[in-house]
Amino acid sequence: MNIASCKDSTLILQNSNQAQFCGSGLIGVPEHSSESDERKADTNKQKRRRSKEPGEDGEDRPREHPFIVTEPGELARGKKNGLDYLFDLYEQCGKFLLEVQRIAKEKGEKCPTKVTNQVFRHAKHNGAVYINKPKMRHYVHCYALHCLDSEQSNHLRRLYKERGENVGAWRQACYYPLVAIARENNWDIEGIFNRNEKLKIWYVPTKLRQLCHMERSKECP
Amino acid sequence: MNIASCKDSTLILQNSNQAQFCGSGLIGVPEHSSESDERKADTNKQKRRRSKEPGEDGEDRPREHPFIVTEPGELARGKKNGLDYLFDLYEQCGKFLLEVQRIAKEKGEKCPTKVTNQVFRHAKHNGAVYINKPKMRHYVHCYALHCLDSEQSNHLRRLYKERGENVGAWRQACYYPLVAIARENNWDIEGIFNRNEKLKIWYVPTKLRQLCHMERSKECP
DNA sequence: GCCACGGGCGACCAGCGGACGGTGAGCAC
DNA sequence: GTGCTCACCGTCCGCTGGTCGCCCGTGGC
Repeated sequence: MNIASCKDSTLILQNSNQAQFCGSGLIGVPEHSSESDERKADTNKQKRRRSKEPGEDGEDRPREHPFIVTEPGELARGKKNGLDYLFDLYEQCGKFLLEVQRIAKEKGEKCPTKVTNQVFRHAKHNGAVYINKPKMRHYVHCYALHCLDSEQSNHLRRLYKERGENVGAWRQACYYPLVAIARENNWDIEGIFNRNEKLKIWYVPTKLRQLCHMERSKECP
Repeated sequence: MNIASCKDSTLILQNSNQAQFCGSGLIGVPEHSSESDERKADTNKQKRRRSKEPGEDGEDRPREHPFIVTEPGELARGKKNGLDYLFDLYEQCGKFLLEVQRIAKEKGEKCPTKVTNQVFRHAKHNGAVYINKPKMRHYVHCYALHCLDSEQSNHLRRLYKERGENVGAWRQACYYPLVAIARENNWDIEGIFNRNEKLKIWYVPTKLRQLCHMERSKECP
């Protein structure tokens, strides 16, 4: 197995959809596959239909298994993915970004500092078909809590698992510890992200910024 | 006079088009004029015609006087603008950016680190109608040389003025000292910009990046 | 087998960074 | 007055960052 995450985590890949891509992992991007080539390949502007019609050459990949709230180290049972796996996807994106940066520097092109559309495209073209923008953006603040205060993050996971809450509820709950962290740091959520080595490659989610702003307005009116 | 630049430069404003806006300078942005308001005001999608037809309510502002190559401290004669004035426009943009950043932080919105479209819009709405994106982007590398090596920049201006060269030729000539500076800094043009307090708010021009890349490729093939 | 729940991610959108070249100002004669 | 040079900046364009909600996988019964 040469999927990037295997190098520095003991995660067992949970989603059956992922296993079939183990042969084309992050390490060793083929030299001929440049970003510009990738972009050109997309010029086929045919819009994807929302529902397949009979006779369609769809070839739709089945969607990933949904996440459930798991404790740290816990493997999800059934057709579900756990939160350790979710956080590992963020680490994988970080490695894809490093790849994109290396290629950009080599070619004298603009070098992204954040996980951009280009990075998601690069990930997809290099076998990480299970990574996509809406998903990653959706849980950024959960990953942020995990990076900034793993103790509190772990506690929240245990609590929500115990209570039998669904992922949506856990996701919502992740906002509030972050707002508290922002308060302790003079409400500079941008700075909090930028000072953390793993977080600084992620855009601050709009909703988190807004929550911080609202909370700050309340306490000094 | 309360145009921002007057605070820290002895520049005499040269373009007659500018004088009429001295009453509405950078300092003291009216509180009600938010960026979102500005954007909304543009919803009038009517496309501007290329040439005025008879009976048109055009109200076209006359274009700014063209730049000519001037020595440091020299005032342009006739209907022309000098290079000190050009560089002052960059400083004005920097101040407009500070304004936009202050407003964004106050409202808990995304805070730009570079001179973006939003900054140009803000400048225009606050009386600096003589600032526009194509112009500023066109001469960024000239300003870069001025910031990074004023001695060399001044020398080049004197030389090109003496030779009676036009602005276009001077502009082209500004690239090469910058490439030399990049070479001395391990070809990290992005880093050179980012480390300079005044330059770091400007995007590295594509052509400059490409020139550096080409030159680097030549010397280590 | 069937249904209700809930969340994955395709697809859309306003606006961005970036570029070009047609007007037309400007000066020389 | 005339002509012709050249650069200002309106306007366009391929994408970006950001988001929404349809569709369907999923587990319980």
